[in-house]
This record gives sequence, C-alpha cells and structure tokens, in this order.
Amino acid sequence: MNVEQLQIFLNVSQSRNFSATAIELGISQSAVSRAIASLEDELGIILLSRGRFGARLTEVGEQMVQHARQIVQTREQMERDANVVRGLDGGRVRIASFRSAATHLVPPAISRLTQRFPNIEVTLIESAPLEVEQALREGAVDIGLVPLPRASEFETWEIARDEFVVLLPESEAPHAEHLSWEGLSRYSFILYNYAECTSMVREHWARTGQPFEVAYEIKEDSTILSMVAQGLGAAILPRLAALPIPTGVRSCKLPVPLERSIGAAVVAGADRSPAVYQFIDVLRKKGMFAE
Amino acid sequence: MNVEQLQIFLNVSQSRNFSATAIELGISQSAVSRAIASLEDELGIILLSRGRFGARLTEVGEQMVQHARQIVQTREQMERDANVVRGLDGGRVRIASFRSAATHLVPPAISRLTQRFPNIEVTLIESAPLEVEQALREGAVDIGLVPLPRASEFETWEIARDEFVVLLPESEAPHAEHLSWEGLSRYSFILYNYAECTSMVREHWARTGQPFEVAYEIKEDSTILSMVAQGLGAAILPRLAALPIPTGVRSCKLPVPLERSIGAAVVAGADRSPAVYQFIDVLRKKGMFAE
DNA sequence: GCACAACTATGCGAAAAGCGAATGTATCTG
DNA sequence: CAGATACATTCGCTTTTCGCATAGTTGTGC
Repeated sequence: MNVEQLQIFLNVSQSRNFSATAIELGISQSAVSRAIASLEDELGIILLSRGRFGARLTEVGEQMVQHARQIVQTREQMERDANVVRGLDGGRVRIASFRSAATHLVPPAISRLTQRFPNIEVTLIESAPLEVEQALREGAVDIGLVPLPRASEFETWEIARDEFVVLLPESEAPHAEHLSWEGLSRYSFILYNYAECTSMVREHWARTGQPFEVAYEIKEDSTILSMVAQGLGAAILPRLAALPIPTGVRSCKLPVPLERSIGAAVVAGADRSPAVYQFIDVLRKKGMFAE
Repeated sequence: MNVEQLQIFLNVSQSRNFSATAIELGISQSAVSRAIASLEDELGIILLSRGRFGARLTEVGEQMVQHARQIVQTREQMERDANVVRGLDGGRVRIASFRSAATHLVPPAISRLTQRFPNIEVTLIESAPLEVEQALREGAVDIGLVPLPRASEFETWEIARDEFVVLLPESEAPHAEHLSWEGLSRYSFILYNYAECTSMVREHWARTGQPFEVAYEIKEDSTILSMVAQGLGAAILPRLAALPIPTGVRSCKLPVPLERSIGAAVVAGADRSPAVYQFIDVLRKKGMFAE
C-alpha cells in the first residue's frame, strides 16, 4: 500500500470523479483507475461505486477515507519535520536574474519551491547579467540566473536552453515554413543589443557569408517586438526574450539553429544554505519543460 | 512512499540490524537496505546511522519512527475494518483432509490464515478421501482436501502436485543417482494400499513391461517406512506420504516421473463463506512451495 | 428503445521499480 | 594483517506502473 494511492483516493472521494482527479494530480485517468482498483484489491473491498454520475463512496469507503486522511496527514507531518531538520523551514533564497529568465523561468520555480517549503523566504531582483554577477560577488544575493558560460569565479549549472528565433512582421511574412539565409537577408534587421546575444547573432550570421543589414540597435526586447509589429524590420531574439509574441509578429526558426544556455550561478566555494540548494534542484527539474 | 517501507523501517529501528530484519520479513538484505535508502532519499534526511554495530536511529529517525508507527497502525486498522466488512471477522472454516495433506499442507495454511484473520475459527478433521467426500456432502465440513480428479459433484482446485518416490533400504541402496526399471524390479515391493495411489503405481509399473513383485500390501505409510527401514522391501509412495523420511530409508526419483494431484474440493453450487474463500486462496498460494 | 454523453476499465508496449545473489567496502577484533 | 561482521552496490532479471488508445458501462433524452 502506497501513500500516493491513498492521496489519489482522497482526491477522488472529494471530487467524485476519476478524470477530474487525474487532471488535478497531473496523471492519467488510467493511473487513477488503477490506483483505486489496487487499493480495493489489497483490502478486498469496494471503496467507490462507479457510474454515469462519477464515483461515490461506499459505506466502507467512508470509513477508509478517515484512515486514509490520517495516513496522508501523518505523511505530510513527516515531511514537515524532515524539512525542519534539513533547515528548509524558514530558510532564505535571494535571487538575482536577468530579464527573460526572471520573467519566464523563475516565477514557476519559486512557486514550486514555496509550495514544497512554505516557510522559505524568497526575494527576486531583476538586473542585467553583469549586475547579477556583481550582486553575487557582494553577497547581496545567494544565487544568480545568467546566460552561460560564466567566469570560473562562479559555479554554474545549466538549467535551460533557449533557442534564437526570427521575428518577422506578420504582414510581410512568407507562409513557407522554411526560411533561407537568402530570404532572410532581404530584411533590414533590428539588432538585439543585450549582453552576449548581440555578438552571438552577429557571429552566427557572419558564418553564412550573407550580408547583414542592421537598421537599428535596441536594448529593450519589448521595443523590438513593437517595431517588428510595425513592419520596421526583422529581428533575431532568444525565444524567452520574445515571449509573449504579440499579434502582428510571426516567429520562425532560424535556417541553422542557434541556442543560448541559461544557467544558475553561485559564488564558487561559498557554502550554500539548504534552501538555495533546493532552489537549484527545482530549477534543474523545471528546466525540463521550460522553453 | 510505501507502507511496506515504513514497516521495514520500524523493524530495523527495533532490531538495529538490517540483515536480521530481512530474515524476519522474509526478504533479502538488499531489499531492506534499499527500502531505508529510499525513505531517506524521499525525506532528504538520514534516518539511521550505520556502522559495524548495526544501525542506530538518528535524532530525526526517532521522530520519524513515531510517525511511521502511526501510519503502519492506521493501515492495520484499515485492514481490520475491511475484514469485518468482508465477513472475515469471526467466520468459520471446517476442513476435512486425507492424511498426507492434513499433515504437511494444511497446518501451514491454517497458520497463515489465522495470522491474517485472527478471528476466523478453524477446525480440521483427518480422514480418508471417501470420508472427506461424505463429510462434504453432509455439510459437516466446508472444504475438503483430496487427491484429484474428483467427481463433478464437487468443485475443485489443484493446490499441489506430489511426486511419487521410490523408498529403498539404505543398507542395500545403490549410491547411483539414476535408478532403472531393471534395477528396481530386483526388489520385492511393499505396495501402498491407499486410495488411488495403489492403482496409479500398478498402472505406471505395468507400462514398463517389467515384473512387479508385490510382497506386502500395507495401508499405513508409517508402517511401510518401518518395513523398508528393516530391509523388507522397496516401496513407491507419494513424497508427502513418506515425509519425514526416517533414518535407514533412502528416497530416489522414479525412472519415469509419476505425480498425483492434490486439490481442494467444495460441494458444487454451495455458497462459500468469505472465510472458506480465503482459505482456498491461501492454499493456492501455499501450493507454490509445498512439496 | 436507441443513440448519445459521461465515465470508468482494460490491453498493450515502454519505462521504471523491485528483487535476490554475488560482490564491494568499511570497521572492529585479535 | 587476516578474519569476521555488517551495510552498500551492482547485475541480470522479473514485476509493476504508466500513459495511450480503445472498449465497456450506465444513465438520459428524444
């Protein structure tokens, strides 16, 4: 018998609905069905009577809900006690992040962290990569999010890859899926003048041998998006910097892919509190489906 | 998190010893090691400090033991409640069995049954197969253990197979592993005159074309064993009937194997109480390693 | 009474977890 | 330093779990 099964049972007993529970818990309906069936099998009794209406608790089911709740609560208490011992109760994580990560990557990670460890205090500062580094050096923050690679004074982990995309005015955009360098070079470009991105794009383009006509150099990604929407030119931005893509702008893949790497950095050698360690952990897992 | 893991943890916390716990619970030492490691991993803490001395609870471990005990007890309560609903609390199983099964198969099954369902009342009558049938017909017992096959008035399940073995006086026994029909036919035989066994052995032998010299016909398996030990002849018995094999007697495989099938029988169509059903269930699983 | 809608159950293949046996590692004993 | 003791790890294998797609079941409305 498995505590997760009991949790599933509790959810079903409240929602009276296998499928809804599956969505709540982020698993498939069949997993819910099997979890309940497995419990019923183990206990040799029917917990829920199913039908068109969903699933209602049987009489024994009612009794078992009490016990199940007891177990699930005890299990939660175990986790809380463990977190206290681990120093994850009341810890602190001070984060500095450059803009796109601070917008799209950090909030879900913070959310997940505070869900698991409600008493961790989190602060977030948004600033440019070099200022993030400075804040780290000064000890003003515990962890920084920056594009990789970084100087060796920092210890880093890659947490996401961010692909550069081409942004075109929707009015002029070809509906063809595949852009060629020749096709692209007809546009005048708005160059993203931000940290390493500028040089990465210039160098990537240089390798094509095509002309690269830069009409504007802009630091603000939102400004660039507006300009593209207005038909003032095309731009090449990391996808995260371009999100959300406004109406009037079309995003396409580059003819040859280009990625930047986004990482978490801490001062090398500094001892990290358990809370910081957990945040790194969450980021690493979060990275799986952060685009 | 799994209730079985918590049970393992509790056992270890008491015995302070992984290997001893493994034996107690009938699992391998590596299973214990991994169960603990898995708990520690999930909670992010060390529960037991290991060493040459065994395994001692850490401070957090002490706390966790409390919670674990709570959970395991609640789980046991769930089972008890479920059994009450299933009618397995206070049920009754009346068993009739022929001798060898009553001696070697039924006791461990009863033991397992009463361990799982302490309030089931069990009675056992030992008698010959035909009397077992009669007791079933009269409703004097709920379930009978008999050699298979049986008449269709009974519903049966095979619960074990029992191989016939040759019993030889140790003094004259050849040390060769493989007996031939020719070698065997030099002995004079003590025929086991019991139910189907007699005819099964006669027919099996008849297929060899060798002479079969029967010096005695005896009903009691223990008498046969004594006679073999005294060097009065050889015998062919189902292994269960021959157990335990006394000193002075050697048991060998037949040149061509012969098995009888042992089954549980109930009156066809009669409704079986949950307790009887459980007993059949236990027998079927028990059958796996009953020889 | 039939088709539909709302649910749950199930077969299947892939992935993950679990197990036992053997082996490795660390520590204490003499 | 050899040997004993006890937990950890690895390997090959079996069992379980999961998600997907699909089938089955049961009220409801026409």
